[in-house]
Amino acid sequence: MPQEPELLAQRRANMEALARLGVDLYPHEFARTHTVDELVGTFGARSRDELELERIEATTAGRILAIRSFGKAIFLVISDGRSRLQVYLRQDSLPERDFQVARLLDLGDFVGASGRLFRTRTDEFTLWGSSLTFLAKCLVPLPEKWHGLQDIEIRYRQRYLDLIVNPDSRRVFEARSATLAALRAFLDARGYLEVETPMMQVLAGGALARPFVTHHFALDMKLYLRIAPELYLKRLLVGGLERVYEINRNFRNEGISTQHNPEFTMLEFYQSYSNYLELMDMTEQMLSEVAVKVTGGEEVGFCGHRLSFRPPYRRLAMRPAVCEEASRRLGRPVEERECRDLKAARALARALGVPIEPAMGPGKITAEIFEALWEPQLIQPTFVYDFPTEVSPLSKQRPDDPDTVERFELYAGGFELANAFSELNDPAEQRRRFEQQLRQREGGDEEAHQMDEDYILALEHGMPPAGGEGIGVDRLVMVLTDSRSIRDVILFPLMRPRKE
RNA sequence: GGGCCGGUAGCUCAGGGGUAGAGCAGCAGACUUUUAAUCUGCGGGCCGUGGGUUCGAUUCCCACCCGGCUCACCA
Repeated sequence: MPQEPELLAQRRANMEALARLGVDLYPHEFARTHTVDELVGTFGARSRDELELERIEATTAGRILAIRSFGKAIFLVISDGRSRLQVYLRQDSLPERDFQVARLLDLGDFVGASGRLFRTRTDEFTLWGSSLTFLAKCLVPLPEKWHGLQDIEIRYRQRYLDLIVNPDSRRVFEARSATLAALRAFLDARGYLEVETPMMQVLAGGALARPFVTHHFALDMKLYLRIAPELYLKRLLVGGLERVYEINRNFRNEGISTQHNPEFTMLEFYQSYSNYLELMDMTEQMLSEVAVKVTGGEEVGFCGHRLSFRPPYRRLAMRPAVCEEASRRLGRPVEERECRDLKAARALARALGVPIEPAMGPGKITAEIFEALWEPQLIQPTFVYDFPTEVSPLSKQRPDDPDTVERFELYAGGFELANAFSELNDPAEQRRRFEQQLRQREGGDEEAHQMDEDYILALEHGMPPAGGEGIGVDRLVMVLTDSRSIRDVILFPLMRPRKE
C-alpha cells in the first residue's frame, strides 16, 4: 500500500481538522457584495484617508495565492482570477472559530471574507477581515508563486494550473474571446447570418486534406469529421441566404506543429454578388477593426516584428511574384510561361532546389515554388492572389485566363491566415474540376477532392455569383497575442495520453 | 516519420561512476500592518521506464515512453 505523499497528507490533515471544527468543507454558495476585481477596480485607487472616512464594508471571495502568518495576525492574498486582494486577519478582529479556520488554510483553498477596506502602513490596499468563510479545499499543492508554471507540458495538459498561476495565459484566452466577438460584430453589422452546418459529413469536402473517419451505428455508415464547412455554406447561398458565416471547428488528420492542431477553429463567410477583390478590401477592414478591438491598435508585436494591420496590405500576384524572386535568385529573367508549362516548371523547380513530385502539374509546382521562395518573408500582412486553377478546384476562373482562378491567400507573420476566392458556380465546370481531382487521387494524391454529386446538384439549382473566405481563427489569435505556438491559444491542445 | 534538445523534491532549477543539492512551497516554534515577510529547527526523492557495462549507475551505453524545437504534410 503506497503511502500518501507527505504534502497531500498534510493538506488532508488540515481539512480533517476543519471538519472537526464543524466547518462545512464544500458549502453550496457564498454571497459576495463585490468580486475581487470589482473591489480593486472601484476602490483600489482610494487614499488611506478616503478609505478611513468612507468605511467601505465588503464581502468577497477567491482562491488563496499567498499566506503570510504572524501568529496572531495573518495576511492572505486572494484572487478571483482577474485581480488580487490582500486580506488582513487578526485574532482580535475575528470570531474565535474564524481565526482557527484561518490557521488551517492552505495555499489554493477558496475562502470568502467580509470586512472593511483600508490601507496598511506599507500602503497596500487591503480588506480588514471581520469574518472568514471556508469555501473549498485545494488538496494538491499549486506551482510556485515566483517562477509560475514553466513546464510547457503541464501547462497544456493541466491548463487550469497554467490559468491559476500564469496571468499572461489568461490574457491570451481573453484576447481569443475578444477576437471571436469582434469577428462576429463585424459580420453581424454587415447583415451576415451566423449558421451551423454539419461537422459530421458523408463526404469530407471543401478543402484538400486527410479527414478523420468515424462510423454511425444506427445508419451503419461511414462518416467523416469535416475538414471544412465550405460546400454546405455554399448550399445556403443556393437557398437564398445571401450572407452567411460559420465559426466552428475543422478536423484534419495531418501532422501537429506550432501552426497545426488536428482540430482548429475556422471562420468561413460567404457573400452573394461579391468577388475576391471585394473580399480583399473587406478583409483589410475586418482585421484592422479586430486588431484595434483586441489589442488597442492596428500594430501588433509578433515574434520580434511589428505587424501593421492598417490597410492597404501589400498585394502579390502569384506567378509574377514567383518570376520576380526566381529571376533574382537565378540571375536571369524568368518568364511567366515557365510557370504554365510542365517541363519548364519542373526545370525551374529543379534550378531553385524546390522538391516536387512527379504527379504535380505546372500549377502545383508554381504554388510549391511560391511557398518555398516567399512564405517565410511574408511577415507584414500580404495578399497573394491569382492562383493556378490546378490547385483550386472550387474557385472561379479569371474570364481572360482559364489557367488562373480568382483566389487569394492572406499571409502574416510568415504563415497563411486566410484563403478566399470568387466561388465557382458553374455546375458543369465544377464537375470537370472534381474529375480532374479524381485523376490526381488515382495518381496517389490522398488529399485530392472527392466527387460530390450532391453539391453539383445544388449548383444546378443556381448559385448566385459570390465570394467566400476562410480565416484560421487560432492563427489570427496567435498573431494578435504574440504566441509562438498554436497550442498557446488553444485551451486544451491535443496531447498523447500519459501512460498509466 | 527524420534531426536536435530535454525529463532530478509539489514548483523553479543546479549537479554528477561511490550516503542526492539549492530557492520557493511544506511541517514545528517565535512574531498583531506583512507583501518573494523575517528568524530558528525539521521533514520531503523509483534522479522518466526497462535492459546493459561495472565491485557499484541517478550519472556511461542501448531501447522505449513523454515533451519541446525543427524538417516533411497541411491551415
